Amino acid sequence: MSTPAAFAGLAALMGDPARAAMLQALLSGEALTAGELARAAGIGAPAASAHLARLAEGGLVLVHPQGRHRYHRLAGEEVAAAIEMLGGLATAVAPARRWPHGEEFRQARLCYDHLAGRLGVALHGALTGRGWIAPAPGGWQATGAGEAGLAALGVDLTAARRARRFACDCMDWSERRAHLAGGLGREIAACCLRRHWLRRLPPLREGDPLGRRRLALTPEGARQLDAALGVRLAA
Amino acid sequence: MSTPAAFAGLAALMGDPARAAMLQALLSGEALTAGELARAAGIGAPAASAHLARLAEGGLVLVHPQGRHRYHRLAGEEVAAAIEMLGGLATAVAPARRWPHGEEFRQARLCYDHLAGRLGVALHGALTGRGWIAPAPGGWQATGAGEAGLAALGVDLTAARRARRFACDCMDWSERRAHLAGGLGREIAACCLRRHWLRRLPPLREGDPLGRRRLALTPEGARQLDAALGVRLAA
DNA sequence: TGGTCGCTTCGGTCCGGGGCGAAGCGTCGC
DNA sequence: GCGACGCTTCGCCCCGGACCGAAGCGACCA
Repeated sequence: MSTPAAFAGLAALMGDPARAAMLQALLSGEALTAGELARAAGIGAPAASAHLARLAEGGLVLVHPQGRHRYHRLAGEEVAAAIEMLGGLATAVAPARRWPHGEEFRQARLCYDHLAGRLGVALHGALTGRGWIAPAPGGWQATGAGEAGLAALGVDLTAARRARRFACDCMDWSERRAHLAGGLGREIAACCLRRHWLRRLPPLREGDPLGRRRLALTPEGARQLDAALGVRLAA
Repeated sequence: MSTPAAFAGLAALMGDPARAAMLQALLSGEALTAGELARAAGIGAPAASAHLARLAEGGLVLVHPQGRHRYHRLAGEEVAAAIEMLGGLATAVAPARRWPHGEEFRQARLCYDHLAGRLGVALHGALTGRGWIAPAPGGWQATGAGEAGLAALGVDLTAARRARRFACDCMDWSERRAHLAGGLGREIAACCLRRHWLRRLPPLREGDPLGRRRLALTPEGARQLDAALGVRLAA
């Protein structure tokens, strides 16, 4: 099929260390400039420009020129899901001794536009366990209880439904379990940030490709999520 | 983390056309000899040997020496799932005009040890829709009705439970939806083949990397799956 | 309207690694 | 036990592509 060649081309696109670092940095969901991505990848501007052109031509990133900056972001949720899953396989297959980013990174982080880490999989488990979401063709749908409960939390279900997929699974890289993606995943993350239940942490090091994804649960957030959903993360 | 480097290494491993063709061929779930894989990749024996050594060292394939042959198979279900998902992204991102393997390939095929294609996603939908399986931490569990129904079909649930994961989702490459993997997915596929509800089709061309995955539903299989689960594929 | 800045293009270098032929080695079959 | 076979190792060539410095181009600022 077109696939052996297309597959190899896509994998090769991800298979360069510099491009991989760029994609990892873009998993924060932000749109980053070519310069920021060059710093994240640890290469010069000309090399970064060439890499970004290839990523864009390959359909993995979208370019957004704005003044003298060129902003880049991942082309979509499926791209993010594939990167996250490949990262999971990499840690599964390689020794993967320690996590330079500490436990915080496994605890809570962004995966494109939704929540990942222990918090992400705990939320997924709580939503399914309490029957707030139920299996539907191609993903999940909200039940009656779920609509009420999510609305009470402040999740914008109307916005969530506007997404191409309302709710679907995304393989969690560190936990090797599914967390929730799709419009609902995005709106839950947005709600948690808007209500200051989660806050973004600054990168540990300047130019760290993964630093932009770091999140921390606030005391208020821990309280609210426990009360509403029984989500309780081990300290 | 270890990830930018490990991630890139893993992706680069998949990013060579010859290695990609080998991995695709191994998605049939069979263990293939180095020579068969060389033919599937369209390269000579020395090159194939080097590629397979790298795939094995990277943890993607396991080697099984047997006499003067060396059999290779995918290292596990997660490897298969990642390959399948990356293939899906490749078709999503590239034009992906026509399917040289025809509609049969989208209809039913093997994905490692379980069923994929329209049949695979239809089975997934039927099992969830009828409440035979229900969400559980890390995947799915069988309900009471599911245990009875599956046993009546002839699915070996005891064997299914011996797997590391009983049932989990695997992104379907052509349908862009989840189908069922894990021990249950494997046993369902085995049951369908054992009872001649499905039969393996010969490769269209000699040395076709994807040919080994082709399946066809028999009339008896269509009847049985419709009666038991309401699974009916459009002709 | 210069000057600075962000990014791209061009030119050139260099290295990794993918390919093959030939040879070596262990296994199977007559 | 000898040849055939499957696979690996070795030696070699060669090409793609990753990188940088320098230059070019457009956008913002004073």
